[in-house]
Amino acid sequence: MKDGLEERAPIGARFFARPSEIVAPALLGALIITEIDGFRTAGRIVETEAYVGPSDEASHAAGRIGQTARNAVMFGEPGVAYVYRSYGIHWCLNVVTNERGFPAAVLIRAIEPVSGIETMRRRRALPPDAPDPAVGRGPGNLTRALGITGALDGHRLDQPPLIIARDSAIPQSAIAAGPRIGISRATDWPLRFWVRGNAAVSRNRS
DNA sequence: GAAACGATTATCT
DNA sequence: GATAATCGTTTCA
Repeated sequence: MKDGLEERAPIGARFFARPSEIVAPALLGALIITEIDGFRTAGRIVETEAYVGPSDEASHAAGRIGQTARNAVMFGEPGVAYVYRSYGIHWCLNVVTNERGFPAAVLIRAIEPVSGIETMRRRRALPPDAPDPAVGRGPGNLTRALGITGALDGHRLDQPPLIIARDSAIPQSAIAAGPRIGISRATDWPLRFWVRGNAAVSRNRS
C-alpha cells in the first residue's frame, strides 16, 4: 500500500528513557503503524495516560505488587510495548518508559485513523454508519483496530510489525490534562493527557 | 484449588 | 447514567 508511511523514521529508544509523565504528553500526535496479517494500518495518538512507577498505586507495577509474569516487560528496556489483557477481554497497549529496572509505562487510550481505515473497520465490525473517530476511540478498541495482541508484548517499537513514529507536533496549548480513567487508586493524579477537542478522545474531550 | 478484581465496552434506560 | 458481560491475573487458604 502506498500511504507515505514506508519511510517514516521510528522514535528512538532515548525518547522513551524519560519519566512517563513527560513521555505521555510528548506522544500526542505521534503515529502508531502496524503491519499485521498483511495489512498496514496507522493512527495518530490523541489520548494517553502515564503510570509513573512503584509509588503509583494504580499501576500494574505498584510497589505492593512487585514484578510478576504479566508486568515483567515494564521492568525492562524503554521503547518496548507492554500489552496486557483487560477484563479478560480486551488488549491494551502501553509503551515502557524510564530505564531498565524502573517499572513505568504510558497507556495509549485513543488514536484517530490515518491509514488502512477499511481494515480497521473490518476488524472492529462496526456498523457502516459509525463515524471515523469511533474506530480508535478507547484503549481496547484501538488495539483491535490495529490488530495488536499479546503476541506483541515485549516488542521493540522501532521495527515492524509495530512502530511508533513522530508526526505532527501538538501545540502545548492544545494539550489538556486530567485524572486517569477506570482506576480506583491515586484517582486525583492528573496523568491523563489528550488533544483538546479531538473527536477520537474517549471521554471528556473538552 | 478457590475467589476477588479489574488501566473496558456495549447496551440498555 | 447504570449495568451486564466475561475471563486472565493475582492473591489467599
